[in-house]
Amino acid sequence: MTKQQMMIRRLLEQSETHPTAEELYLEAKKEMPNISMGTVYRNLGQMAEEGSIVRLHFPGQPDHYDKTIRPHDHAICVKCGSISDLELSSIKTMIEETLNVGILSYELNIQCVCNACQSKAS
Amino acid sequence: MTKQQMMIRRLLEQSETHPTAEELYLEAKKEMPNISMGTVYRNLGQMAEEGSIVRLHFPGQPDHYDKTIRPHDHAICVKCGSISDLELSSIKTMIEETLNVGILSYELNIQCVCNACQSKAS
DNA sequence: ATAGATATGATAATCATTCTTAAAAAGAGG
DNA sequence: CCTCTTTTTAAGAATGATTATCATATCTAT
Repeated sequence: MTKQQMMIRRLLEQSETHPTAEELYLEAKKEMPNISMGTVYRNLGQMAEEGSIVRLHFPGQPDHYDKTIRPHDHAICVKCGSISDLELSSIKTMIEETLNVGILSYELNIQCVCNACQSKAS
Repeated sequence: MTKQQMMIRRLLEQSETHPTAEELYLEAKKEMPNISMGTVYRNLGQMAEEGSIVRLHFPGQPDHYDKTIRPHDHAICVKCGSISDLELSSIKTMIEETLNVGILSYELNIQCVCNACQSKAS
């Protein structure tokens, strides 16, 4: 494992959010000023491929990356765009029972107004 | 409503699949040879905005468009890429009960092996 | 028919991402 | 430590999907 990959991995690990490739790139640049965007993309892609991180897709915006491997879902705030993790463990079973077929995986994204924005509004 | 938009709307309506902008463009070209890609994108975007059609996002491929407005979910076959509609009406309620908050909307995509590919394999 | 608004086709621009390539780094043996 | 081989990098060009621009064309209402 190269030091670039080690750093990218660590930066994602340390992040409290679900950063995009660009956000990680900017962080990475701080401690390794001539790392390139391509390296970040390549390593993120590789790690996602091998399953040690997760790539998240949200309509109309760049992909985000998630350090949490365990299957879980996401809620995105329509006001501020913040992404939070959700635990809806029974969904997969429920889907399989309803459809009566095995599913390989699924992606569930919920649009909502987060608590912070909720209280700001009132 | 322009004749271009009327046509695009009709082509989507007639389609049995969930076409991409490009697929609709190619269809559209057959009956209006100098319609432009931009017009297709612009009208699809507009219709999606106003809610008369739905824009679907699948990782790593162009957006697809759906004539069916009623909230529903999608299963995408990992073998052939075909997209089929799902009725999992109780999901929204279940999510809201689990999280104990109102959600605005959600997007659920399931990865599976479709029936056609299943039988082909065996 | 004419002025004003709107939409079009053509094309350039943008944005996220992947690909290419020459150079640098990392291993593996001796 | 030195060569050879393989891998990875940085830089930037290339790609693919989508959006923006803009000069013309087409509607709409007087």
